[in-house]
Amino acid sequence: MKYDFKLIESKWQKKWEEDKIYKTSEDYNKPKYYCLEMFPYPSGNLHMGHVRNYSIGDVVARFKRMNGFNVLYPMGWDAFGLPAENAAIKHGIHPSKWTWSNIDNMRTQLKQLGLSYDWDREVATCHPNYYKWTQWFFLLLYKRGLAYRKKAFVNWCPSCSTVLANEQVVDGICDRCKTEVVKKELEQWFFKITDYADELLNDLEKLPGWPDKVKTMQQNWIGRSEGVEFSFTAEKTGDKISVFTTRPDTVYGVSYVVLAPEHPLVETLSSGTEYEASVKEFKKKMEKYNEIVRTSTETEKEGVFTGAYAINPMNGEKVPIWIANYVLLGYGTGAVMGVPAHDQRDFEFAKKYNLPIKVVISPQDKTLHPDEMNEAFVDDGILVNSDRFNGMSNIEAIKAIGQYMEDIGIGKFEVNFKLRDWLISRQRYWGAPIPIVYCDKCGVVPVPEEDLPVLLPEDIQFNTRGTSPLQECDEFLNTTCPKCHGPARRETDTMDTFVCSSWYFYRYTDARNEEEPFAREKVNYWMPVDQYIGGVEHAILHLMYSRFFNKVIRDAGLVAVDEPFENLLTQGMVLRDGIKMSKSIGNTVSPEEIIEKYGADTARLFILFAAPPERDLEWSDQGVEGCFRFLQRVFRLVEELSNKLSNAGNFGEYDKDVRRITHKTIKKVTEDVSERFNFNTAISAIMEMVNGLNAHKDTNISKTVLKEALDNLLLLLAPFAPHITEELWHTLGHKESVHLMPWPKYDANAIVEDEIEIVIQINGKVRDKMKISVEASEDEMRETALKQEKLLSLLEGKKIVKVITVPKKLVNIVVK
RNA sequence: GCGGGCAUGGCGGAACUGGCAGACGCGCCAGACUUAGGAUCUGGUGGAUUAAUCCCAUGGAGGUUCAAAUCCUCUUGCCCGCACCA
Repeated sequence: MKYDFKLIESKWQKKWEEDKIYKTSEDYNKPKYYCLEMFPYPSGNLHMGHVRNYSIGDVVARFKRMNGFNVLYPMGWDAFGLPAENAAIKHGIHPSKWTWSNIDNMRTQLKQLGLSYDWDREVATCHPNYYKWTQWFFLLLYKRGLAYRKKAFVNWCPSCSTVLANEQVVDGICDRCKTEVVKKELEQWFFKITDYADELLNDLEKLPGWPDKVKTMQQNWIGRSEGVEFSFTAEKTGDKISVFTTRPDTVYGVSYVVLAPEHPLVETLSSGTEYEASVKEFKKKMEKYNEIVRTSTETEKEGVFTGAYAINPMNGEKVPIWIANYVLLGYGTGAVMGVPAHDQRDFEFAKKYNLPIKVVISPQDKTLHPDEMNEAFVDDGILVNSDRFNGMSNIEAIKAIGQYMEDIGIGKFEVNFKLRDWLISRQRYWGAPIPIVYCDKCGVVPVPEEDLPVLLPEDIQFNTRGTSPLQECDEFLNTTCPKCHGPARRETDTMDTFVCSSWYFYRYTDARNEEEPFAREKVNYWMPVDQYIGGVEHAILHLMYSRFFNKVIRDAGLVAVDEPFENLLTQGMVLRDGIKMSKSIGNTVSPEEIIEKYGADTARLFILFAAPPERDLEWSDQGVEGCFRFLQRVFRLVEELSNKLSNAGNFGEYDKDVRRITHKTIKKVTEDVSERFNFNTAISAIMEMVNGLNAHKDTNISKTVLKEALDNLLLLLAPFAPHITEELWHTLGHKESVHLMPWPKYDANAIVEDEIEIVIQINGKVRDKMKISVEASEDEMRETALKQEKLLSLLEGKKIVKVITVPKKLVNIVVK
């Protein structure tokens, strides 16, 4: 019989679905295992990146299942987002219709891959039964003081006349129309993620199962730095200019103060001075540059004098106040003290504008002269020109000066974070509406829980101006105030889709609950996610938002765990010709065509075999062929040998060899899958087994040994190629599904060899080999080695200095 | 600039704690079966050499060691992340 993958795959997919063999329920007597993949955006079609992600997860899920775990392995849809709206504007299809038909299409494709999801737990973030709870979580954060409204500068695309999400701005350019994005000040909703900055940072230590790379990225993003905040006083106006510094030890070396061009004091300070006009001009110039350009290290430092002066509270010195491009309003206080002698940025700035350079930290071995310096001195040293702190090491002085400032009440130790609060408002239609009502009498009023969900109206008009259709939808907009029942307006902004994806993994644990987002005993049974698998592109955004969410709802008593994802695997990209597969480049291979031509088992096998999961994978059409050939070989081998089974006797000459092959493979595959997730080497071990069995095809093997070999071959291959193994499993006469079988255990005795080959080296170079009993002592090894004829001639005339023996490995004879 | 990763045949990749470098697959070469082969099977395949040979081989240069792809120092190239963070 031919390997008819189409017939086999559709047959078993149907059967598995009918029998619901992947349905999961809480079983408190079994150890649980939660295997999760980052759910996809329903763009309409699966790509190879998806196939890779889900093939990896499916192997893990199946392997754990066979190893006796109660496995939760669900799938869903990150279904809100701008592409649906773009489709509506472009093609006149309603976002809802577009999204749901994409979901249907992709679900079919996923099912064709033979993935072992429990589809009864499927979620879609755009479903009212889901986003009802997204809104409920918004209210939870609101009640806990973690959701608030403030004015903020956001990304605005003038061409689309709409606000864009950060993730839609790539290098300062609108991803949609390639127009440069500008900043626009709008009143927005934020989540106070900064409240958890310290815990988000510290708890990274609780994640040994995460790649260091991802943890480092989060660490950098959170950007914690310790320092001192204190104020300069503006000489004329008396305004306090607050600055943050990590180097209070250099405070006596301040020769100017710099404000961000947008700093609120800039106007007051410069007004009435002869510099007023140039300050205005500079501010205008800065507005033109987006933040990416302005904050690039390559951009030259630029600034102007404001005309005002400030007093250094430590020494009463009067220093000029400047504004400059390199100071950002969003970080720290938006103002910095300039210490050119000991900060490279300040040094460059001071050189350019001829500002004084004052040395206050001296290296141990020499004296610094400002005129001779080519760069700032940023190493450790001893304080000079620093009043009472002279002679102190700068390390000590950081603490001492900070403490002194606190003592005399002019400053205090502060911790600054790069992390900013999470802006969640989106001026878009296709998202979860923010459940807030604005009442002229009562102000900002949250929608009561019992009124959730705030439904997205279906009957809406899209326009090409890019504004949200919710703003023009009267029946949505106009409502009554939940408090005073007077007329009120609804918030028309929807939530960032990252809000929806920050809690979906809890919902899987109790996906159809209508009373609450999830039942506590269920979420606490399944959480945390034991293995999370996805692309590294979410290293910060999704993975940090979800960690934040987890901590908030833990504090609210809804979940027990501190961290949602115990282990994280970031899979590599799928490349072709060395570059990422992408539609715009046109180097894609569609999963559909591969499944059509070779079947899902081949597609999965290739993608798992071609590279270890974390590494990038180079696509190879010939490699796919190779995997297809391998499966055909397996098919033929099992068919042939299963015919032979009935005639096989009770004793076979080659039983021992075949058993060794079988059990060695069980050991290798088990270790590679469970300990290292090295599916490529696990598959190669199975290939070796097939090669081994092929070589023994016509030899004399007993019935039991042959049966054992074939059964185990299929059990080991089952997580990788679920359809063909199921088919052949039944060919061998089994009645139950191979996927419900326990994972095989190896027999250590079967692996042991009586004699092994030992390498004999002279001065570390291989000169001969010998067969010797595994149990041979080191003495025996040495003696046997020295008796080898070939060795004797090579050793002639040489003096043996010493002999090194490594049991079961080698003998190394060191000669002179 | 800072941080991280990678570098092994013609290609994808093995070699887990230092112990036979190149498992497995692709490709290539030869043969078998075939009307045919881009099917299948068998054998071969890092380089040099006719060959035995043990000569050269894990980006490069040193070092440690009986022994290094693996450990240390320096260096080159590529990839990723962060980037005037005060």
